[in-house]
Amino acid sequence: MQLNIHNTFTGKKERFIPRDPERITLYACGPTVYNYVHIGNGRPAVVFDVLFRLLGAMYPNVAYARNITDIDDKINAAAEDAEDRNAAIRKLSDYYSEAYSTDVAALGTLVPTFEPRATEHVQEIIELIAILIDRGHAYAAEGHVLFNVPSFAEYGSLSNRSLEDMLDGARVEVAPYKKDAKDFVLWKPSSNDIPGWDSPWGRGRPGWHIECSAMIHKHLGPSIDIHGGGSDLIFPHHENELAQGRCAYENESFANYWMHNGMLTLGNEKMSKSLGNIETIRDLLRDYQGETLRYALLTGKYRSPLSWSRELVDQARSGLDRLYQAMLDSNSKADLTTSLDYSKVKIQDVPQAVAKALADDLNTPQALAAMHEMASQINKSDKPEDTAKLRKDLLTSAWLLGLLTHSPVSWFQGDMGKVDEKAIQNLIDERDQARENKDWQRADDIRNELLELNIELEDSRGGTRWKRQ
RNA sequence: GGCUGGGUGGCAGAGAGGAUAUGCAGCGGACUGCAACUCCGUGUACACCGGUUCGAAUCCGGUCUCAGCCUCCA
Repeated sequence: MQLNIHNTFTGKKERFIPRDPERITLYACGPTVYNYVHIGNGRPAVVFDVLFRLLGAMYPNVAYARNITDIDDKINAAAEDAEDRNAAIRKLSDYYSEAYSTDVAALGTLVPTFEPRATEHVQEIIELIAILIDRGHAYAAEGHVLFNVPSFAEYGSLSNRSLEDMLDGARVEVAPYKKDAKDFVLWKPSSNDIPGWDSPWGRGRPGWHIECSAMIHKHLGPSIDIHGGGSDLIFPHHENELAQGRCAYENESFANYWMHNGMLTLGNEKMSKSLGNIETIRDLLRDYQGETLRYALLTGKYRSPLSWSRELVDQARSGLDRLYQAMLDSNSKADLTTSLDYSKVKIQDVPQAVAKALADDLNTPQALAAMHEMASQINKSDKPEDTAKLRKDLLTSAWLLGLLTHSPVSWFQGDMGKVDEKAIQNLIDERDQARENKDWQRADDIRNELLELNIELEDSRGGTRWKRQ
């Protein structure tokens, strides 16, 4: 199976050739933690999780790092009024960092190999800055350390912009200590009430981009296979990371493939914290299962913008229900197998249609289409051996997408909120009795009564089943 | 203004020179006591205008238009 991925660096879809097939290295940018994350933040988590799963099925060893940026002026600002500001900042970033992991886990993402945090890598950051200064790519000035952009001739190659272009309408702050307007901060001084670390340049904290370069180097190496993140990070974040990495470690490519997911839009506008048009994962989880949200995120190709709406999620729910329904209807042996039981699946054991779709730059909509095809076949199949094969195909496919992680019964009956299963079963029994007596009135009354409680009945061959609506 | 990437049926969304994408919703039918589930059938879809071609939604040119980045953002 040949994996092809779209590389932002070249602007082309390219054949993926690992640096070392024995150890694939993948890094994805996580959030800055000062708030609950919104579903837009969930997209890269899910997209690169699918990639992690796919690579895991193709190669023996995949090292995947997804960072948390917990040093940032926005975090500091969020704790502005606290009495002990330092403590408040720490508490805040710990809390939201934990919330992020929880929310993103609800979307069915596997735990990455590494989840590095900036605060735990300040030493590495300082070392990296020192190297950059040594090599003449950075300089200290007034308690700051700045990366000197003109010192790196290839600056702009990732985001495909020239230094001249950037000057037009440039909105960068031109501080007096900058040698060049485009120079960006690697280190800046901290007052005592906000987090700071001792360094050769005084007590301070790292700038925004340097933490990623340092954490990549520490956990994955001077060069990695794939670096991912949202398309809004291409410039300046990734451009700067690239510059830092390349300048610090000569003859290293830093990242061979850059992948960027498109933005979620809400009402024809990018979902973003600053615009305020967001839906937090936490809020959505009140109304939907995490897996439904995940399915919704996967209905579009990761590179394209995806217009988010409750309608989209409702459609996702219906589509996912269909897959579970096929699993439910075809389950004659009370089989409790879910996709989780196929976590060790190899790519050659995944149905071709799905493997090919995913290997083609993560074409998840096409993979989902192939899965629906399997569901249709399951529904039509009357040979037990065919059904068993198709069920397995569907579940192995689902593993790569991170779907069908529940048993069909628990999916439909759910554990969201309390229901009295016993009472439901009693009513079903009573209705069955009524039906036997051809007391259709009573039978329908019971069905309607349950419907009031959002319980839907299905009279299948194997008896009456109930589902939450 | 510069750089990206788009405009596909009621909705979401693949595909990419000649096939039915797929799902949701709708309609008709089968199944059912009636439903639900499932199955079968069903839609003059490819922004606009030119061009290339035997043939274009798919290639080329132009027009209009939308989004993203150029500032913190996934």
